Amino acid sequence: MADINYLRHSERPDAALTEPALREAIELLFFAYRDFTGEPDALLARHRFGRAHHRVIYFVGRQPGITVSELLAILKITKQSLAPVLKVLVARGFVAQAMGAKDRRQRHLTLTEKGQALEERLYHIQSARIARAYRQADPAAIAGFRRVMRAITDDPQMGRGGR
Amino acid sequence: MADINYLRHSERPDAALTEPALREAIELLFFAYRDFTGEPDALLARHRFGRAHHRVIYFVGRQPGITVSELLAILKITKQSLAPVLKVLVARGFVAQAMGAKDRRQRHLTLTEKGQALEERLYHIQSARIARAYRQADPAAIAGFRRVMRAITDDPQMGRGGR
DNA sequence: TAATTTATGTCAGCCATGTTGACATATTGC
DNA sequence: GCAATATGTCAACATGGCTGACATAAATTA
Repeated sequence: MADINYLRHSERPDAALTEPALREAIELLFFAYRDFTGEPDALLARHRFGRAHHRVIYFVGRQPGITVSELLAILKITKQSLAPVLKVLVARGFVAQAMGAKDRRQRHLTLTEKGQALEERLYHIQSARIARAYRQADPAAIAGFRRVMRAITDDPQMGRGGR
Repeated sequence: MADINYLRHSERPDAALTEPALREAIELLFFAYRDFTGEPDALLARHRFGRAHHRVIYFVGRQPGITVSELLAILKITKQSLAPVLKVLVARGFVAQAMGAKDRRQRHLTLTEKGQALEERLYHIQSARIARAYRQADPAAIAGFRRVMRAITDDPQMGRGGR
């Protein structure tokens, strides 16, 4: 049963690659993500927004002027999924659309002041949780966290931010 | 704007608590979780199961004999949300229910052989991703990852496994 | 014993978030 | 002029959550 995961990096057994250790990591991802998204969800609900709106607000805030297709690529969802979310954000004045100067087919998205204000509140909630965790860890632990998280991710450059 | 996050742990400025560093962490969580769940989703879809079924299979597999209310507490969802998911898992022979010996109101859940087989395949997919990441990291980095992930989580003992 | 609490199940209605497929429109580039 | 591109839209559907209300059986408590 899943013995393949007991394969060694070098020749000696590696405690980090045992089934219990790997199951622990699987659970850490589940619980950390669940709790990480729980708090913002409450604020979003007060605006009748969901996690999908949060993601749009976040990435438009990070990359003002991002096009619709760039946003779709980051989120890895279909345009039909994005459409109603974006529509309500524009209709309610959180996101603004501007026609491209060079390519007039494109819609460049930016946050309005109202959108920025909400983004900041959401960022504040989530960054407080991260900051609390980082304060409990030394620099080496933080570096390890970053390294492992990047390695778990398919494309470690993550969207366009390219951090 | 979110200046509170610039608060220091000691007296000197801490590079880990700057806005760029905290935004990086937020994005690491988003992308790592997205990619982590992407692969199992494809296998689950072939059974017409979703992520909710995966979670039930996972935690029943981890704690055979778990009761319905214990499962609800781990997942933090309502019984009305769990009901249809559990129903189809039982109906299609992945999960078995047994009346409690001591308390006959309780339903103790276990995986059938079929359920175990699916759980193993799902575990294999996810553990392979973790193992790949862990192999790229030294023991200190892995320890740092675990420490930060626990600190991000509300209840670091995570469910009943109590790792 | 009687009353209450607990564990579970179920029904109804609602909402958010995703999907595929098909088609429309405007614009760009060859 | 034509094909490709960027975006938008409609329809139908599936999943996975939620609240509220109510039902049943079993355990616990008064």
